[in-house]
Amino acid sequence: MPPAQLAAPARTRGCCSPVAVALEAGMADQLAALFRALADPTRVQILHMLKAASEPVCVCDLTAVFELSQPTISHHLGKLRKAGLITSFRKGIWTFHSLAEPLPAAAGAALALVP
Amino acid sequence: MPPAQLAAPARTRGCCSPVAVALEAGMADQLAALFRALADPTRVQILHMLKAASEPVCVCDLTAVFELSQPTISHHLGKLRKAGLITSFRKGIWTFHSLAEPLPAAAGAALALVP
DNA sequence: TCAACTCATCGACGATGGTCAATGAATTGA
DNA sequence: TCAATTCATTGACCATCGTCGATGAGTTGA
Repeated sequence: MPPAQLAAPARTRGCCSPVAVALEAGMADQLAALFRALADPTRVQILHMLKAASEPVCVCDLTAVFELSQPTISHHLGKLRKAGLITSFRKGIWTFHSLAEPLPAAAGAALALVP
Repeated sequence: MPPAQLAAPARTRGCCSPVAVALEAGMADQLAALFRALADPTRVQILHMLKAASEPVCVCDLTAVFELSQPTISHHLGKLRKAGLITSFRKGIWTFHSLAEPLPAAAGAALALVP
């Protein structure tokens, strides 16, 4: 029998009482994917810079800031684009990136956490 | 010279103009670590359940819900604990988990995204 | 003391992710 | 047409992650 004191839930027959209602699997996957897109310091930095920039930023601006190879920057931008956080357009030689607009609701809230 | 039309930034000498001010590295790492803790569907589900629960939840309750082995659940709980999102205490045989309180500011905001 | 139970840790395995050098596609100016 | 530039893609490498079975630590009731 469970010693039902402290903050421990009162249980009639020890463990386990049916407690949990799971999220729909799709919802959990979707949220996890959003968080995974943000789960890298370089991508956090990129988003911070895009938030601060008044104009779209080109890849060369980013490669100038980070001590990372150009393919790596491109890789991170691809992940952010795939997650729906940024949009890109080409202008001659250059590719410019900016925050997606409008942002999906959850994405917008998550992005609010990036200074 | 850069064709400065459309939404493309006006550049005087092509690319690249100094644009970006990077976050302090520590800040970006910290945020990325928080997001990484949330970047798994199982952990999102666990947090959802802890938010919904009025009482601390024991591990056996979680192993009953997920089709995952007990060590795997324990592994995920360890990650959430290490990220400062949950706290755990032992009561006899059982270990109970609940959301950390108070939550670090960023963690609280991130958790608000989980239904 | 001992058997039963809950949970954490360990070791291993396959999958995923971050990184780079090399290459290719697209655009531009000459 | 051609050389130069920007950026994406490819292939490879190593680290990290999610998962499991096996084991160990701690608690309880007999």
